[in-house]
Amino acid sequence: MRLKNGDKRLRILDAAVKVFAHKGFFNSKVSQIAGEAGVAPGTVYLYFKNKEDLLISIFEVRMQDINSKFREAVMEKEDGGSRLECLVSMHLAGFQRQPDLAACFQVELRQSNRFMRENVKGELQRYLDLIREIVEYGRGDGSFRSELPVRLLTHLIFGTLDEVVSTWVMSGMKYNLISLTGPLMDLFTNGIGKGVSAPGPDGPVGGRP
Amino acid sequence: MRLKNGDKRLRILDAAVKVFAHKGFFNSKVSQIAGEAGVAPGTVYLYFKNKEDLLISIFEVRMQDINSKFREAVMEKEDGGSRLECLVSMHLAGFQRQPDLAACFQVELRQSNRFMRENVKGELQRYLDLIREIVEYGRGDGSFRSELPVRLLTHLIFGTLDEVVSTWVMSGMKYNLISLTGPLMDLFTNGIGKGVSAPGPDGPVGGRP
Amino acid sequence: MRLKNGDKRLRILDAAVKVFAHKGFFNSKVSQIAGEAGVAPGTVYLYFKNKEDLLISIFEVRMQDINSKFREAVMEKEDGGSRLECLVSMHLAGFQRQPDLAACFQVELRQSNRFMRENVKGELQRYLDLIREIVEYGRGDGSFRSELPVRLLTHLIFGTLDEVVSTWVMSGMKYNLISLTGPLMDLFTNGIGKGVSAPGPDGPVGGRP
Amino acid sequence: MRLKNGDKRLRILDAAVKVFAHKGFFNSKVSQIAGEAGVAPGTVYLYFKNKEDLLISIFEVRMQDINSKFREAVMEKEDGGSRLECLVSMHLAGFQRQPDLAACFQVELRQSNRFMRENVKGELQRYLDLIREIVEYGRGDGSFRSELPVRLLTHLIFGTLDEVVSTWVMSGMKYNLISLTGPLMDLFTNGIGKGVSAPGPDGPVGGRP
DNA sequence: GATGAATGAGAATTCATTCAT
DNA sequence: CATGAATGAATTCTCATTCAT
Repeated sequence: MRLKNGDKRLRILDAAVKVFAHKGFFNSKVSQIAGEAGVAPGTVYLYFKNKEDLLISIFEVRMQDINSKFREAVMEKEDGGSRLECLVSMHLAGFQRQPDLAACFQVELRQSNRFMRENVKGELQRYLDLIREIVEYGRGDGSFRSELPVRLLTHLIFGTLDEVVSTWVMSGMKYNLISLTGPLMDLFTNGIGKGVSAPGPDGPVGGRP
Repeated sequence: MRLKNGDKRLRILDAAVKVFAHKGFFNSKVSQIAGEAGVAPGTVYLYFKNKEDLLISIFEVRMQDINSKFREAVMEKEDGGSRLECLVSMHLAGFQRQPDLAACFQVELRQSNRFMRENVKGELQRYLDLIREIVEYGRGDGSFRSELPVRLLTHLIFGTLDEVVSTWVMSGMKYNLISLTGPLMDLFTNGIGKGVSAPGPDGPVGGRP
Repeated sequence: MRLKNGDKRLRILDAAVKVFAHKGFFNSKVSQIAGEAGVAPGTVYLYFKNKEDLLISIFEVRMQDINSKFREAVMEKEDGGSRLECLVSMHLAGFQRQPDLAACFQVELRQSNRFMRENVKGELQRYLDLIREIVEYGRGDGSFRSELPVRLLTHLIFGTLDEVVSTWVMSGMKYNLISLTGPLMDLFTNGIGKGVSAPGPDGPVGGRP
Repeated sequence: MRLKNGDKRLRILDAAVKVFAHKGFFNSKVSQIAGEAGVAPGTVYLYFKNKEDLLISIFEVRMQDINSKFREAVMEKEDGGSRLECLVSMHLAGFQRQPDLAACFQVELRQSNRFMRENVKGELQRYLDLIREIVEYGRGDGSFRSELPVRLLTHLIFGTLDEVVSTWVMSGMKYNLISLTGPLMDLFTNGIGKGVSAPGPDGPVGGRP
């Protein structure tokens, strides 16, 4: 019984991901989502406060999952560099595997005033925290420069990933996102300046068609 | 006299920037914008096809201006590094000086399906082109590493700037955006790896409150 | 219970007949019709696509009824003359009994582009078919001249009835429409030429005030 | 100078006939008519009170012309039968020659509340008077039966012509309207009953394709 | 007279949400 | 818990008309 409810809640959530991704948040009708989930419109309101809550719940539920999985995987790595690479590749792979979710996260979610303004600190902050921890860890173990401005660096990493995924979504998801891991790591690690450090193993490759 | 039309169009555009920034796109009423501009509601439709066109026009008109000004300023610099720093500092300073415009660009504009989906390639692409040209120029003059993946790097730079400004906007614009120029340039230039290159002159400073 | 829907749909339809007749199609507000029917404005759109659909539905629903009833009554008559007279008298009596419906049919309906242009062939055509069948039947049983151009005659009969009812509506429905049956039948039967046939039983009487 | 004005007024009127016929009254924009006439929107209001006045003026101006021409032609005929035939053939030929005008008269004009309700007695009444005079003249000279109900007969004739033309307009004006003159005269003259009178010279022919 | 930019009143329609069953 | 028919608030956009030039 308890599962049945969870089941229905999840079915609605999955339906919403699909409909939001294909129609856009403001063009999606609640009745359409209900139909896709195989329930009556009114039933949606037994599980979610309103349409926006549905959108934000998608973020929270999926992000929670991402946070646990990513943290677990990241922590298994020994040094800062590997940890960062682990995060970058999981970030890119995760979205490549779930295009509807990517569309929701990168496009639709931004159309929610509540999300954009209140920023629903919770799970997103936990993700940023994970990045920050990786950076600090890497500083500690000597992988990264010690004088790095952590908060700013976090933005650089997250901002770049976010921008890269957004661009991929908006370009029609036509190219291989995962293959950008290596080049990105190179940039993160070595910067664009003419330092002496060697490029990453993948070499500097652009993944676009 | 000849300017009257342009004047009215601009007045409506300025009013829209203000209202959109304070109320959000979907909560802004066209009649409100008209009132703020000192014209009748119907007049808005003499100059703009609809409410969304108004939002997108804000982007196009202002972005056009930005593109010319930035390009001109950037081109005066000698080397790639200075050019990039010029762009970064103008980007941050520009938004810090016009908070309403920043809110429109970073938050409201993303709520337009047309903008997010069709991406209104024009002026935004020209901005990305400018970044790309800077990178290529820097590669040519020896400022930057020669094997850089240009397209990806463009995303890194733009994505980071965009994320940094978005975060500033959504945090309430409380801290000094311009002061992030130095640290960002350091990151861009040297990466996070333990290369031999020296940090930027500003030193690694976080600008948050 | 099962009738509730039909009931509500019919209540809206009846309300529309009344409001359209009194205010005219373009001056009637949907909310007014909803109020008259005792439902919310939005409810009208559960049953009808839009305001015009409401108008055309009036025609279709009522005309369907008319077509069945008239056909049944007509078919009970033996000869062509009686059948024609039956149709004429029912046509006139029907409108005299339902002045609001008459106003809708003769005046408001013509204000619908969709009705005037697409002519909603369905039920009107069935009415014209009935007239044509009567004429053909009368030709067969020797009531009418055998060389009659059927299609044209159909227009003469329908056109005359339509014009007579329209004139009655637009004059304020002040005189007795039914009493025109006899004179009309006389004209239809004998024409205006100086044939030898005797006038109808009612004699040649005009019913106007 | 006086002609110039008349010229401009007429140009607007002609433009309105064309636009109304092609777009329908309610879908025609005053600015469109102005454009078609080569004047500014405001100019229309120097010559006509409003959009509806434009439509009704079309009727009045053109009808005035029709009334004079028809009366003159009809009066040249000797007997009632010839007079009626003259009117019928001119009515059909007139509309066949000016399809845009036919569309205005038969379809658009009916969409004017003022026309349908107030019925703009003037010129239409003069047309009905002409028909009545023909009937009365025919009664006097022995062409028609003497006991005819004149008013009703007028409706029969006008109603039939009107319906015949309306049907032609709404069917796409594909067949020859003028060729219906003979058959119609036969019906008017001899009715549909099996009287002894001979059919008209044209014989009973339907003009449809 | 002519213009055409500006006006602003006005209503159809949508769809998230509710609640009686 | 589930339903889905009914609600009704709320806002864009149109376009006939005006009037300063």
